[in-house]
Amino acid sequence: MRVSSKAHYGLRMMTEFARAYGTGPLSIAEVARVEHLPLAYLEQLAGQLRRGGLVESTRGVHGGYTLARAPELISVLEVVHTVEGEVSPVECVSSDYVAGSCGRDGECASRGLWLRLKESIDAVLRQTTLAELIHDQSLLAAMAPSDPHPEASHD
Amino acid sequence: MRVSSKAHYGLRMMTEFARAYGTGPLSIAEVARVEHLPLAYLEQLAGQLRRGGLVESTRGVHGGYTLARAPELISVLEVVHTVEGEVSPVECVSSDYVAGSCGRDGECASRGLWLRLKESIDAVLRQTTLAELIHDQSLLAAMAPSDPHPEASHD
DNA sequence: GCTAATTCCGACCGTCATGGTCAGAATTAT
DNA sequence: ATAATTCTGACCATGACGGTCGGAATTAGC
Repeated sequence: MRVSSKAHYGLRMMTEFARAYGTGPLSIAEVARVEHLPLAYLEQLAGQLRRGGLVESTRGVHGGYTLARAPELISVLEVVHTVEGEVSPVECVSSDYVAGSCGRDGECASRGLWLRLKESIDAVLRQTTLAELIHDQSLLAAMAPSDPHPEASHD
Repeated sequence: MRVSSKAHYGLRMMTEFARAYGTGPLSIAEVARVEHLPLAYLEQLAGQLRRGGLVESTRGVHGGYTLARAPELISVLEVVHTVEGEVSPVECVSSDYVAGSCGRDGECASRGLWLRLKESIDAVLRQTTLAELIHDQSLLAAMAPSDPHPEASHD
């Protein structure tokens, strides 16, 4: 139940592109530098993002990548989707699930749970845009971290 | 972003234990039979569940496992936790995260997002108990599948 | 006490996704 | 021409995952 580094990296890269939005293309060399991520790997991810229609590329000397849309119009869900594929806790709740292939259809006690979980995850990712991400960052400094984990009380 | 089969299997096994709650111990051989899961693998999981305090075991001929608490008092979150460890989309939001080890502290744009995500996931899993799981199953038959996600006509 | 049914335990293993590298081709500004 | 880039495909090492195996310990029933 974790987000792959791939998705994480992809999001970080997109965040950089979002910051540079408006000011010409940003090269992945630059992204690699400021985010401390392996350049060769970012190249791969950038390819996926481009093919997914989230960024546009400019080749050659002053080339790089640009968001295909304004940061307000790109959700984290889209980013995760394009680099990691659909978010789905178990196969039977993914959209390409072939009905009946589970064999436990109908007698499955937990499918409802997984559907709820998927919906919940998608909701969080869908309602967060790149714009909010780079904006929240400014807020972070202002906000004092008060109640990070009220956990460890129930289980 | 998926639940491991391990967690899935663990939950299915716990569901069986929940069904058998009240009527003596249930052997994993039985669980393996009705859930069509590999017995040897279930043994491992059962061990984890026992060490995690979720079930109690009886050895010997009419042995097996029993829930340590009533099904209403065991959340899915607990089950997932004990077999899969903490649910955490990225390391920096897990409870054993050492502050500062990320190096991007303070300048990280997405930590807030991951915290929200983790909270959201935990909430769904925490508020679902084994009792609800086996109860919902009875509802499934009664309820006509009308609106719940017109995905693939589902199962 | 023997036997069969079980839990228990540790070791082992093949496969697969992941995270990452590399070499080189194509493109373009200077 | 050269240097900075994107682009592409191949390659690779590691680890987690899902699973097996052999055998020891325990206990009910005969």
